[in-house]
Amino acid sequence: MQQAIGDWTERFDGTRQLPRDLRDRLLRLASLRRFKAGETVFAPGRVPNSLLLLLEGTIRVFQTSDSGREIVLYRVEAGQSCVLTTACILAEEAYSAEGVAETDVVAVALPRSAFDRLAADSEAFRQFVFAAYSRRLLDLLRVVDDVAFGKIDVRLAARLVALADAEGALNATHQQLATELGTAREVISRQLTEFQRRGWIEAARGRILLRDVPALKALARQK
Amino acid sequence: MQQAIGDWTERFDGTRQLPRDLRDRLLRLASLRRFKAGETVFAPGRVPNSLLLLLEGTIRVFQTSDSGREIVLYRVEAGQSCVLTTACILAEEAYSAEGVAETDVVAVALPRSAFDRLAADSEAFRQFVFAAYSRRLLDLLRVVDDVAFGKIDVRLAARLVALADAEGALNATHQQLATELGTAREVISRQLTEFQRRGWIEAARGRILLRDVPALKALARQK
DNA sequence: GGCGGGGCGTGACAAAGTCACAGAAGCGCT
DNA sequence: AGCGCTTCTGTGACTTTGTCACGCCCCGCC
Repeated sequence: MQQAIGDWTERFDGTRQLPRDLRDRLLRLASLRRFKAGETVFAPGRVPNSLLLLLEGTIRVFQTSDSGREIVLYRVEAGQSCVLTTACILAEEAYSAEGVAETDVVAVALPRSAFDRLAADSEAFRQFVFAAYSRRLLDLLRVVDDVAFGKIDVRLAARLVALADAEGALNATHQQLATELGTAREVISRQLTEFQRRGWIEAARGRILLRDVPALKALARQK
Repeated sequence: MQQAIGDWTERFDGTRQLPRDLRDRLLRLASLRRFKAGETVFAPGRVPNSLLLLLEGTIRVFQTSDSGREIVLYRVEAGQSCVLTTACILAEEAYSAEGVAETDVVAVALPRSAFDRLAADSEAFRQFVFAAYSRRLLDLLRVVDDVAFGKIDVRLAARLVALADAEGALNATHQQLATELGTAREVISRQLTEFQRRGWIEAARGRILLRDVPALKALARQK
């Protein structure tokens, strides 16, 4: 982890196409930041005054309600930027979402001034930023749709498939899955019991094995 | 309605501060668009290739589920821009929300190329655009929060207060209110019956009178 | 006056969320 | 191994919300 990152401008659509001089400027202006898994990257009150560009790892962005329940809004993956924060930075408004590193994270922090300069100088960069915004907006629209109109068995099936690794396994407690979908643990427990009864999954403490991915996918496609 | 709009660049934070030459360029490049109340401004498949800046009226933006239920995401008011569309235009991605004119609407349409040029030339304009994004993101976060964690009596009370005019009256059917909150008509009917039993409102066909706004506001503040 | 359609009320039921509690599984410690 | 603690999971009873089916009422229109 200690090795140099090198020319990270190579890794983003929005920076790869920039002329050499802009890229060099970026390399000078941006600083490297690392977060350990579980660390909070941003939260209400803790405003990082810069745009984060993820090089490695993923950040889970979620919202917490007053009553303590949570819901995952989206994940920021390597090669993407964390625009939600940016939006609120640039608008100097309070936001209510929180981001934690889901794995160890390496990111580039681009200070606000540099961000603005780049936005002025490069159409490619503007494209990149707007595309990122667009993506998040669409993510949020999806969340609204799911929460407002989706059935939880369908949503849970989809999430299980999405979170599982190549072997069809995932480490997650019922509570964590409840947080993913913004529901209560008991609801997840009951659904998982039902899935297990049907032989679709095999549950262990904090771990779930998908036994019938096609069946889960079929359910997930519904509605 | 036929009179000239004049220098509309005066009306937006993002354009008011621009130098005279840029503003003149804007006035040349942008075109005036009008929509009648009820008309669809944008919808999946009908992508206006420009940024809309609202001069008069309001646009209701909502999402429709496959099953036909709807939910209002936010409203675009005069002086604001319709960035959700923009995001999707710029990213060239499909979006799933729809916008209809809630009143007669007068707007300025700024073509994509002009938008981009302006974004390059003016920091004030960039600020404006990002602030608009930020606002919508926050609106959507609010919707997610409400839908995922809010109780409908609270949400309905809040919406009644928000939609009522100065006299505490609003014209809306139960179905329309259901659409506001993304729920079913029967749910609204029952809640309204309860509100009426408590003497908080008075209901007529397609019309509701708020009799005890403080009580409604108190309920709305909860949670 | 009769007719038709949108708006509204209601009962019965299904799905989801809440509350309370109990048992099981891991984990550290001796 | 045994103990005690915490966390995770299962379950029953109940509330809230959403769904379905139906019937009535109001109002405009022929």
